[in-house]
Amino acid sequence: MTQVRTRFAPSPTGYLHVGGARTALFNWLFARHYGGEFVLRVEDTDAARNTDEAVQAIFDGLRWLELDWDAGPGKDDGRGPYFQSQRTDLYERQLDLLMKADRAYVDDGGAVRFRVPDEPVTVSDKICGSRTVNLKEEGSTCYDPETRQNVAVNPDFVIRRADGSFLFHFVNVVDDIAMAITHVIRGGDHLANTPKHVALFEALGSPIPEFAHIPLILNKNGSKMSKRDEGASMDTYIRDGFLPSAVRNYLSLLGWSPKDDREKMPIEDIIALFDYDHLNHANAKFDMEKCQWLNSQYLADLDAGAFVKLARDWMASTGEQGWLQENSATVDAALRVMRPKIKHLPEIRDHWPRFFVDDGIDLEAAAKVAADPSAKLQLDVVLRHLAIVEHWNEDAITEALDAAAEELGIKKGKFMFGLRVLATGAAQGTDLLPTLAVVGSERMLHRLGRRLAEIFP
RNA sequence: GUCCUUGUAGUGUAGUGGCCUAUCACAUCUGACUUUCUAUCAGAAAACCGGAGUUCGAUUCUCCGCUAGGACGCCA
Repeated sequence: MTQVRTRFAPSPTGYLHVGGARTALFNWLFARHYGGEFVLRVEDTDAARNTDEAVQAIFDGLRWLELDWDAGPGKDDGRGPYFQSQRTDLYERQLDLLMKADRAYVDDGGAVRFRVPDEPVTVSDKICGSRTVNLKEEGSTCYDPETRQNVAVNPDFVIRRADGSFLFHFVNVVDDIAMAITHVIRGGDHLANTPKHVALFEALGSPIPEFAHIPLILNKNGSKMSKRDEGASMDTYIRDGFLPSAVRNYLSLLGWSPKDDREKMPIEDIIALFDYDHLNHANAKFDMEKCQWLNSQYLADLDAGAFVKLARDWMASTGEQGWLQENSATVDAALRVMRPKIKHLPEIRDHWPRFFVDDGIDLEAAAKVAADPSAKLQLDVVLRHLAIVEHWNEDAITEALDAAAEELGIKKGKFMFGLRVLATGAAQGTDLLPTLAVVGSERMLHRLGRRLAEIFP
């Protein structure tokens, strides 16, 4: 087999979509599996829609996922440049060839059209199977959404606009040839374009690469993912402090399966197993909860110090000032207590006030505490015992609570919920004892008294 | 409208012409543990889209239907 070359060929018209990132990932995995090369090519032929920010988003997303390209922007292997906007000379030459062979012509509007062959074109797709169509016949009608009818059109499709700029189908194929792409793995939305591409490959006298059209990624409800949908844009993962390895792992499971029961897998194992026969045909629905769960699994692999550093980096990246006003050692200690509960870093926002905000109570939680007629008395006793703790740490607090329980003649569990609500203002949260310890004696005692008075005026 | 693709629990999936009263995981519910919990551990509930056909036998193969998605641009 000749050297495997795959490519990711995004157009920089917006943000990097998870579907695009997943396409990049699959191409990368395939190349790595076969010891081939992964090429990044930026398809910026539509000047009106392309932006520099979008180019940056593509680079950022791929780098963040650690999908390194062997050839592409910043890494020319002699087949570049890798921006299509810089390759017009090549397109001109190839177009000349087609014109000379009478495979293309200028139409009445001044655009150049490819003369589609009036004979069957066979596309063989590694996932969707093979299909033969006659482009001349099939392309001769077009659906008009307004009249909701098919209207006759010229089956010869435009490959160059009247203004001289080139179109996707043409440049895509020319570049795949010039860049020696052997395997085209792309979203299933391109499947219907493929006969056109095959015809172009043939017209340009090139061998046809292997095609594999992978299923699309949809929302959990089956609708198409648009920018505002949760998880649709790669920058949200970066911004929310996901671990790249976790997201990469999750994305690899969307439309592909190792065929055993593993889900959390090191990238080396995924590379080793990745191949066509493990790819699915059906569209995948995106499940953010599972993505977060996988993230939590990767988070759990971190030691406490690494977690704290990660959390702190994320907090700094938010630019929020509130994080900075608390004692640094206390924050670190609090983060360690939060760690087992955190699936993804933004949840720190939920836990933060339970450590660092002294007033306010969740109304429902307060009502629940107030509903127990004996709660006031119990909590009074608990607070009295806590007030005399000398060395404020988990063990000492435990002793004080034991003593309070003994004095009251009840089990600790009876008042723990109330204590939680007083201490954190919330009904659920982190382990209570470490939370009490982390906040510190003076501050915690003050807070407990204050909230107790609030619940039982 | 035409063409294409798809269909296993809510979600991602495994699997097979009879070992399928169908795998694993997330989510859900329950219990246990613990002082609490959104942690942990244990358990439960939950699916082969429908109809014909082929077959001794179909979730598995074929056809039809339906569902969902895609394509049909001087977008990519």
